[in-house]
Amino acid sequence: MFASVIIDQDTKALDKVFDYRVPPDIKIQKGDRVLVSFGARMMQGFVVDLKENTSFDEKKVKDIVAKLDDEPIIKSEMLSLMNFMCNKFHLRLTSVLKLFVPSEIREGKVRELFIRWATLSKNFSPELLKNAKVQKRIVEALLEIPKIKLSDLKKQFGQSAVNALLEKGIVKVELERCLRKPASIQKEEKKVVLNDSQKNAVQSVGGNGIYLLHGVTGSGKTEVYMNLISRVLEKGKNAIMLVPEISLTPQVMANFKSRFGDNVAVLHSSLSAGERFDEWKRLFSGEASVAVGARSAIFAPLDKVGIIIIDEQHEQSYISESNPRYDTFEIAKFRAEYNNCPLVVGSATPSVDIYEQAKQGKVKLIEMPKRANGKELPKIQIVDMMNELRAGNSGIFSSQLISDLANVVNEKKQAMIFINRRGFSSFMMCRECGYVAKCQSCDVNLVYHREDNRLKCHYCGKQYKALDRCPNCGSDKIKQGAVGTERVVSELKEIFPDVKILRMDNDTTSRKNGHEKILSEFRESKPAILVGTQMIAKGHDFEDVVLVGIIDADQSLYRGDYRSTERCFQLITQVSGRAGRSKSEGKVVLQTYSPRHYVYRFAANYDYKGFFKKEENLRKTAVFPPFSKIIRILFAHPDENVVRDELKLCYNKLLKVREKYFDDIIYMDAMKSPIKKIKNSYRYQVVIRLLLTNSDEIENEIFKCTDQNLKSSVFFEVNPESMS
DNA sequence: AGCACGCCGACT
DNA sequence: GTCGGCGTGCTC
Repeated sequence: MFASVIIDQDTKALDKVFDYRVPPDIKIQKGDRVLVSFGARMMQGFVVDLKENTSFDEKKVKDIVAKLDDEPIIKSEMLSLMNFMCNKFHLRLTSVLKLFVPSEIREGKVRELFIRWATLSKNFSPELLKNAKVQKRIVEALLEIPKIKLSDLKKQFGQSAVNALLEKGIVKVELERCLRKPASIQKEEKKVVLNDSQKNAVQSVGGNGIYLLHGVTGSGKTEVYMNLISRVLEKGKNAIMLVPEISLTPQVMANFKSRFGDNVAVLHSSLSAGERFDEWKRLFSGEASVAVGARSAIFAPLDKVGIIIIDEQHEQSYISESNPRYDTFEIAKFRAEYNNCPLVVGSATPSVDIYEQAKQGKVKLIEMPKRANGKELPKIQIVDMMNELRAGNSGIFSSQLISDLANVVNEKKQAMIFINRRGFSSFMMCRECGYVAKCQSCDVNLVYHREDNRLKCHYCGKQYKALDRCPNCGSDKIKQGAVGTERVVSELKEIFPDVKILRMDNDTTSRKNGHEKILSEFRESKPAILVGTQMIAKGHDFEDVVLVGIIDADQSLYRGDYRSTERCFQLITQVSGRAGRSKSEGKVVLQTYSPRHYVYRFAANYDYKGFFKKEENLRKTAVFPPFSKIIRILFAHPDENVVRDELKLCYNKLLKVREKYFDDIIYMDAMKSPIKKIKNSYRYQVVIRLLLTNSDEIENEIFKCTDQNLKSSVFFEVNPESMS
């Protein structure tokens, strides 16, 4: 018997299986973690296949040295999923492996934690302790409390006396397995009676298939999820629930903990190694049956999966942008099909892509159009910043926003100011007429690159010189770059010197529990204004927030990306959802330099369908996804000449593919990546846009052009979230 | 990733 | 003449 083993070392050169002989005295199953002799060293590997014959020279095949666990670490579903992922996302087996087996287990550094309890053994004779005063006191203590932690005993009475008792056999040690439980906020379980649309949603999910739960913010989707999961648990099956970033959504976690108790295991990036190890083990062994977590929780080692739920489906964080690049949704689809169970994705603002699939009937659509508490969604007022300029106000805040803020302060309520500052690149725009530079052949906005002071199109690579004068109206008031949270805070402090103003962004939350500190301070202060980036847009319920200000909404709109309008719509809807969560009516002030852009019209009316229709049309006309496929191949290497040469090599091969599929490939070009150097590696890329006909076949041919011995690291992406 | 093999420069 | 530089290639 031979075993195909992958070596646990993530390198291009080791991305293949190595055959080993299975010695007769070791029982090996697929998925086992094994020790093998590899070259001159001992290595850890994983058995991915068992077979009678090997194609390798049998004289050179070595034996497996040892099996490292009692049972296979990688379950058979996961083995198939590994293969699926390698093909689908063009990844190495060795990189994918890391996702399935947490490093805590692969590296064996973390062990199960045991509490050592000291107890009295039954047949001890107290007269042995005549002269040992300390030992006597220990025995007395144990007579009173029969189980004391060994470490406490040693701390209290000293190590030598305790050890003496252990040696004499008077005191014994009992081991109890102890789990490191991730902390979460406590919450009482409140009984919630589902309203009609929630009931309808729960009932609509049945059998297998993909369901899109489109429900406005506050429509009570979490309750629906919990009911679906309960139903699955009753049948003795398990559930996976994904949320975008768990540290930003402590409420969801608290809800699940109070509803399902220890049945829930959490998996996310800010767990300690010990916590992650224990939570993973609990899922692996079946002690916990609900996995809740960020995208990596899709790899939860659960069998008998009865439902998979992805909350906030549109969130970018479901797409991994580094190391093994993958799309969580595709993996969820695979697992749902494998387990023959439903996959439910929910959002108030579904991605254009998934809504299109729903429209085509590939995904079943469930609508929840009303808020659960019956409250209206907050009114969104669009403020034309161009008018403000003409009226002589060139500041950050419109007069409308200032006066609304003043009202909030007077009424001792709270407000949130949302500012959309991200990325290195930004667009260029005329402050007089609102003109934004666009690419002539792609119909996307150009991105400003500071290093060479040029405007570039991220889709075709065409370059333009940076604007110093508006080509439309001749003004020299060209605006570029973003307003930072810091500046917003300092200006607010000048206007409202006595009001508590808090800032929340990457800089202020980097410390552990950084979010929680700021949020609880905000919760306690009234009146108060919270200024923040994307972070404040998520999940927190603040009853007294009656006003939300969106500064410079355009920032997300002109990012040189076909998805930027979609993101802008999502952002506005999500941020607006923060206002008026309870008693008071909420209001949103949305500041923009492009008030007539369709995205604001639809967003202000919460008209998702209208927005979708418009966007769908535009993408169809411009042939962008979901009506085409964009492939980006990124090459990176510390030596710029190496990347350039290797890119050239691949590009020449790609030219032949384009010739072959001339009608299907709309566009193809090679260029420097917008961020041309990261961590001392130079980055070049090829961007290809193709029609959907034969696209899988073409994708594979394209991949083959890059699948050769190259020094550069190559990343292959389909419809990338960002081009940087 | 490691480690060996291998082919060119400066040293006892 | 040899010691050692790290480029290339292999590990079942």
